[in-house]
Amino acid sequence: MQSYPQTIDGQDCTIHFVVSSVDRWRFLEWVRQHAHRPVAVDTETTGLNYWTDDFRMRLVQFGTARTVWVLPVDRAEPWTQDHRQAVRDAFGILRHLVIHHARADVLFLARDMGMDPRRLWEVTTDTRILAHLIDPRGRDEGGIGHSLKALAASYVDPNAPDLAAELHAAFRAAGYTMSTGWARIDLRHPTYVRYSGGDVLLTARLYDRLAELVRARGQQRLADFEHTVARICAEMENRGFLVDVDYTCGLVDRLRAEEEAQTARARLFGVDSVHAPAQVAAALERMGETLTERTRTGAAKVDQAVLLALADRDHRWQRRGARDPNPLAEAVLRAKRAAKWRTSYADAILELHDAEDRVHPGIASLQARTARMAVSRPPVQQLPAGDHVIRRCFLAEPGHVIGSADYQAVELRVLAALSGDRRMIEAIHAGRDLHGYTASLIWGPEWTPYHRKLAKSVGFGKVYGGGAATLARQTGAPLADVERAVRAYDRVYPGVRRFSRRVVERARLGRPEVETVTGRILPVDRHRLYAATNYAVQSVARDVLAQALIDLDRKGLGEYLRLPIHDEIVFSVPRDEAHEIGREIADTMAVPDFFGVPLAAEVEIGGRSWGSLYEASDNAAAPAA
DNA sequence: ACCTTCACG
DNA sequence: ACGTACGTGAAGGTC
Repeated sequence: MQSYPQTIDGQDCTIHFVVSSVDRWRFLEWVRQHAHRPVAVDTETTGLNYWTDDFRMRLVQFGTARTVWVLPVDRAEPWTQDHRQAVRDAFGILRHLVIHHARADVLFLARDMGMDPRRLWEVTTDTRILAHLIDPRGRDEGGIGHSLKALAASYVDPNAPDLAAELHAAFRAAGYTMSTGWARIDLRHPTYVRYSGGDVLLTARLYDRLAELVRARGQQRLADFEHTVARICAEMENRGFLVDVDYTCGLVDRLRAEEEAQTARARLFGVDSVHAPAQVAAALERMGETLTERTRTGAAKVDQAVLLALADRDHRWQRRGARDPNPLAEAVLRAKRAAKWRTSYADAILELHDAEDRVHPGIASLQARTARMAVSRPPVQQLPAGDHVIRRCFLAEPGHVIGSADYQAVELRVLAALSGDRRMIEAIHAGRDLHGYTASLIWGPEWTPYHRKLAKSVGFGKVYGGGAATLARQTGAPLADVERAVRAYDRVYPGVRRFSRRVVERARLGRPEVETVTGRILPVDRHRLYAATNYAVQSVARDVLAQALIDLDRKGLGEYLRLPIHDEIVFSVPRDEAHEIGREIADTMAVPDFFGVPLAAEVEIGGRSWGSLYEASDNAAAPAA
């Protein structure tokens, strides 16, 4: 057996690499001794795309704060067969696993080793979840971030050796690149083995620190909740979303043609790249346009809002008739939209689908500071909603249709519940159109759709913490109107104002954080204390959706779920029972009495493709091609 | 690495 | 004293 010494936090540790049958026997003996203790686990693989045929698990590591066992399990190497069985045996014996970012390793183990993911989740503590509960901030927001390296440097040992750098050097020395190294480096390479073992030592130690902190903060139940949510989201991800590959190929061609045609038009005005803001700005100024808006760094701003105004279009791309449209602005807008839609969505779908025509968008169930979920590769939470062409790429299962269930104005209702504002709560109970009602309170019975829109914006402004000036800029309404509406809003909903002030004042006078009714403690930046109200509301709305996922799973509806989208759940259900199951999903999501406020959910049933829910209506944007 | 832009709730 | 829009993922360009 090959063993490597390692020093962590001044303590001597050992990393064993399992080679012989005697090694395996010693490893399994160790596993039996640790059956009821927390054992950290990590895996190394050829890559991240676990759904591809060439995906392989390469190493599996088990360990504690002092000792690690590394087992080679690459199925491309016949000599690892017995080691693979030993790994399965070990998982059968161990009753408490500790994994950093378990979503990935559980998916890998299920795919490559045929492990039962449900059983793994039942016995796993995810240190990334614990870390997020202690500090949800990413690295770029003044927090530690949630990578194992950063967390270990902060909680375990700031001077732990940087084995990643050493490993990358080993890749290069062996003639591999950063991307090929993971798949090709020799399983026995000392640096690879030490790197893989080191992560387990760090995970085990990180667990000891974080578990104590979570206990001390009384967040054990919240941690259990998040593990269940993570398991359900991982199952959704593994199930994947069926895509229409033929349609998507055709769409790529159409978008590319549009992009090329519009890029050629822009070139006539001296713009080589429509993606270079400085070029676009210079060309527009040569045409006699005056650019007044500036970016943060003082450059002329030529974003979509600026270009739409120059092209005489509103935010839905409809002609306004206020001026002669600038043809360059028009071309740049169209070229950029086609490029965006192709590269971020259509190309990504073709790049990422598996042999069964399914994509497996990575669902980060606990991501934002507010705990909101994030979805990537492809970013299916952010597909264009004003047009059906991109969502048309996604299909229900054969014989199924796509449905969607979403909460009605959930953040506003959560705000009403948390603030206890009596008038707002009564309006919700009475089933009133909340924004229209607000408009009537401010402007009287003569209120117009313009007033309703303003009231709606002010409602969002309240949740976000924005002021009248920002609201005026965002809505395009005169500042005087907005100021009046904001003042009136505070008058008609005094409870909302009181709640907001209380949350912000607490963060200002005490620790700079907000505690949610779901038991989360969210840090607030000292220079952005106003954001505290939004955190309290957005985070709780996220927890409402997460609880809905758990309830749906418990009712056996999990197999239908495709995606969570903040206040919405997208599903695929058998055509014949679509309305019944859709109704059941929406009913399950609904919360009849959330701190005195009903949270209602609406369901929509479409056709075979997701795009069917977005076809021609009053919100249709101009076609892309 | 940073900036700008753009897609969503 | 006042006001600050909230939260993401991804791509292309520039330095």
